Amino acid sequence: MTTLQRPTQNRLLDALPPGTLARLMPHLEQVALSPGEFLYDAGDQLKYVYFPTTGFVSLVKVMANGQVAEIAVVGNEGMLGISTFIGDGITPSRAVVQGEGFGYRLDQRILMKEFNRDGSVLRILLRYTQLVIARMAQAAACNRYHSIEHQLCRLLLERLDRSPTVTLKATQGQIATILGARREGITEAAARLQRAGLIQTHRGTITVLDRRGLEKAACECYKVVRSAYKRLFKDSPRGKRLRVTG
Amino acid sequence: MTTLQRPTQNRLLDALPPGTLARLMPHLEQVALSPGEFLYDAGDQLKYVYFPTTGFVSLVKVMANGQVAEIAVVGNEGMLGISTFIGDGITPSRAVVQGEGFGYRLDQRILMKEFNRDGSVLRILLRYTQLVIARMAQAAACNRYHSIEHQLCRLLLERLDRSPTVTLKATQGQIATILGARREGITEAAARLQRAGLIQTHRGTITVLDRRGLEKAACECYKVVRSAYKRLFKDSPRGKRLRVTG
DNA sequence: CGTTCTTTGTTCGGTATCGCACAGAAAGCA
DNA sequence: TGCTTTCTGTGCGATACCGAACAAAGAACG
Repeated sequence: MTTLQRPTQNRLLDALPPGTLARLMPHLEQVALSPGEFLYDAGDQLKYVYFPTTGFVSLVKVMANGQVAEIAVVGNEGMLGISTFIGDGITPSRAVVQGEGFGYRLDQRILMKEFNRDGSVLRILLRYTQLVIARMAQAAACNRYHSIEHQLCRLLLERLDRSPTVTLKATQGQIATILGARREGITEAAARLQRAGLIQTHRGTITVLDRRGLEKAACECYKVVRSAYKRLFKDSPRGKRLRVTG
Repeated sequence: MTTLQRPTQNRLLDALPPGTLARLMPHLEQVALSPGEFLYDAGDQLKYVYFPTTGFVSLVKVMANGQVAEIAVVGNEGMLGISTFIGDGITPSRAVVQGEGFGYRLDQRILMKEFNRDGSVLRILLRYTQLVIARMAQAAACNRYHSIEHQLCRLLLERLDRSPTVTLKATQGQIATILGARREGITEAAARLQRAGLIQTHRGTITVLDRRGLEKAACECYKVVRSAYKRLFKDSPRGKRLRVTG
């Protein structure tokens, strides 16, 4: 266990009231996040919740035949393990690390103590949950309407926002799996983006050259979700209590 | 305002502790749900939450160009207006009545008083929220992988579960809009299901003849979500407190 | 009753994506 | 170094779905 100085580098943790964060700190363990690692899988009873700092994690729905669909990406703006406080602690999805780095993990019992102690933690975590819901709703519509190329742009931007560098590590096959598409489809879409000068690809890495251009080439879903996240963190500077009632 | 006898015919209300329900009852107003009506639209500040009894309502995500994608269906097993307690009370989706009938509406301030009063209402409503999340995650994957015919079967079953009769009222065009597909695609899929003896269609009505057959023809998404709902109501008989911590 | 509108059925060409097969390039390893 | 594995690029036929156009049947309404 590592005792930490503020700030934690996780924006959700940093948004908690100072007293709460001080009580949680001794219990935050820094853990390495390695690409491909499952923080938890569908059906697991959660023991820990995770707050990424430099790494990021993909939340995916797993179908009966093993196919997956990404329903959210979580970086240092969020947490993993919502089911802990919103339900029975059994997660309906899989959390698979996408971006290498670090995060904090916290025993769910410690979190629940704070959750039940007063309303501030509850309000902040629920408010965050609303964002995850918004992201998932957007994913549903995006999967319905948008082309693979549009979705690839969105996916790259979402990862770029959560990555410390402009070079993302992922093979085209991995991206294809996440998007529920063919590997060849990703190859072709990536080639088009590269020809347009937006990205530079090379065996397992994608470097974003033109962020603005990518944003223009992406579907609306990226901006819609992004602005919702911005709103949350604008409305909730550190320690401010979030309004829940209307 | 109508004062009501128990049971309310809404399973979520009925799952509340007796004392809570008794306090809410004087504030529950019965309202008619007319197909096509918006209970609220994306961006609205919610004044009321709704508990359908005989009608049912579709929750849809609205894209910038007006296209919609269904992200959940809510009947007498659920409620509308989750944003009230989970976020800022501003809804990110549209609630449009699909099945004619009735429901209760409740001033959100009354609900929030109970929500903040003790943990039971909070726990039940959050547990329900977990289901909605599960439904949306499934919708995202379903939109990605499953054919229109599979999805049509799922859609019909979801509505059948929330309908008092086996005859559903919806034109093929309306269903196409909800599924984000072409009207012709629905016509063809419905014709195949009719030829297979599963349904009987006729100008704005679809009668389900063979529920078992429809279930076999539907994608897994129907059963996955359905069993999650069953679990919720099995685990939470009236008045029993839901466990939140692990 | 006839007119109009809605809903459904059908056709046809176009396109995005799929599934498969295979070749070449880059990296890993002995 | 040579062998093997992984990753990427490309081609090709099949398919599901789209978009538009149009006909016909059923309901609504004067």
